[in-house]
Amino acid sequence: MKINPQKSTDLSAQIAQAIRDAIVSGELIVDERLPSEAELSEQFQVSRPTVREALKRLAAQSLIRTQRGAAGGAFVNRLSFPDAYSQQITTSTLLLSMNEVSFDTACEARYALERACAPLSAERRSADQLATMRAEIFRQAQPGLTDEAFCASDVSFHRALVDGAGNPVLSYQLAGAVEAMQPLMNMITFTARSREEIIRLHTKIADALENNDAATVDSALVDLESYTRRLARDVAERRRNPA
Amino acid sequence: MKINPQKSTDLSAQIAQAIRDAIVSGELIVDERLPSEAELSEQFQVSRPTVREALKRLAAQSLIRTQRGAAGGAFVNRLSFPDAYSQQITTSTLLLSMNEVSFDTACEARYALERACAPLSAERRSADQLATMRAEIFRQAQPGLTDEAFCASDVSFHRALVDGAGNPVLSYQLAGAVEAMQPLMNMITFTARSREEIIRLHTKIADALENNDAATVDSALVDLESYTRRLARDVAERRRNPA
DNA sequence: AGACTTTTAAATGTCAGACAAATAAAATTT
DNA sequence: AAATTTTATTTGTCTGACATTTAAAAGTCT
Repeated sequence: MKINPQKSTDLSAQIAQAIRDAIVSGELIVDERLPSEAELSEQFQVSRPTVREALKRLAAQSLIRTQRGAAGGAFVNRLSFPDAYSQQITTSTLLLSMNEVSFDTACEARYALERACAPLSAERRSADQLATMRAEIFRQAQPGLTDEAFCASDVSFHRALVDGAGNPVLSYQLAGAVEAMQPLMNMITFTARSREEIIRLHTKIADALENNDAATVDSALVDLESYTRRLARDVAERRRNPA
Repeated sequence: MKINPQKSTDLSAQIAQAIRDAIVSGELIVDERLPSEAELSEQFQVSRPTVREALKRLAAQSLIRTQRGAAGGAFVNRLSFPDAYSQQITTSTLLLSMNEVSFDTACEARYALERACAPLSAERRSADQLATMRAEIFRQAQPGLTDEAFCASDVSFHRALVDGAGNPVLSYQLAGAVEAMQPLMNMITFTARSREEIIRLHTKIADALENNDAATVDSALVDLESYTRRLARDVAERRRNPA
């Protein structure tokens, strides 16, 4: 881990990479304490501010946590699922917002992944998750709801569906796909009629999950995807040609 | 973006969050230049090292890039797909290695997601991607191959399958699921017979993709999943009870 | 006037040394 | 023995300086 030749890149980036490698390779294990900043600056032959910049880089990725005081220092952090979730969501959201990904492409990816969860969810969903989905459907039917709140509820509904699969790795992977769609969805104005149709499909999904009927869940998701894409197309059309 | 009250957390973390929010919300747009470090330290009323720590945090997430020199500074970075890929892979790998996720759980997630790509890939895969898969199958059949190299080739094969869907968002999401499995797979020792079976299924997948036969791809993936899980179970069994 | 070279200024990268604040362990007192 | 005080360690922050890179401005020559 100590090596650090005279490369052209930032020293802090090199040091961060060296420590990162040590963590990923298992040379440094969870909850192990790193040497103090003073010791690291000695080891790497750089100043303390440079070491600190390296440590902040690692902290930004939740790879370490720091603690002040006598027995303090930097410790290898156990990457928790919630941490991984939020990183995943931030990354996915930025990726979509900065790269001119078409609505269709994002939508296709999202529903393809979600359909992958459907059979597992139909088999394993808990009563609690089902109740969450029913509650979100109820909320979606409220008249005064803003489009943003409708979309947020939509996300919660689908999160519950995904979590129903009872596979945390799957939930983590899908967090990005589902949540990152929200900003794109927010750009769609939902008429009363379009909400009705979405709620109808959501209800169909919830009912099918209750009956452990994977095939019906799948077909409802297919319908929901094509309906969502149609809505987005109409909105785009109306913007180009506001007749 | 300027606000920054007297909270208890690190100043550099607060400043990083403020700038991050400005980027995510669109207040700062791609390629826009941030104020210089001196100006930022003025704005936030902190010292330059503190500002620098904040900027390094953002750089670690690929949210900004910095450039030295007269017209240099920190610029909002367009998060590229390759950047997002590698972050995704690092995060997923650490998540699996640090959280005692069972092989079955990870495997289930991976194949569920991969099966989601299969129909799209059967429809759209390019000749090039098919050729990549054939080449990897050929490599897997070489006698002298180490287990690590076999697994690496396995990853490349499945990456090509996923990329065949022609949906970059899907490829990005799957990158983590497929690559993060490799360290787990590396722990399995492949006998000649087990390699043969995997190669047989890979060939079946490639053939089916060539014929745009989604159903056969799906069934081969199901077989591959159950076979992989069986292998892992056997290895675990043999470790517990090395008869 | 135009092309080339030199200078300059602005910005990040790095360093050194200092003090503040938090915190656990050791030393002291009750 | 328990409570309190002291001490040492470590991160958090600041100040000020110098090095390095780089683009633009200024200057020079043909």
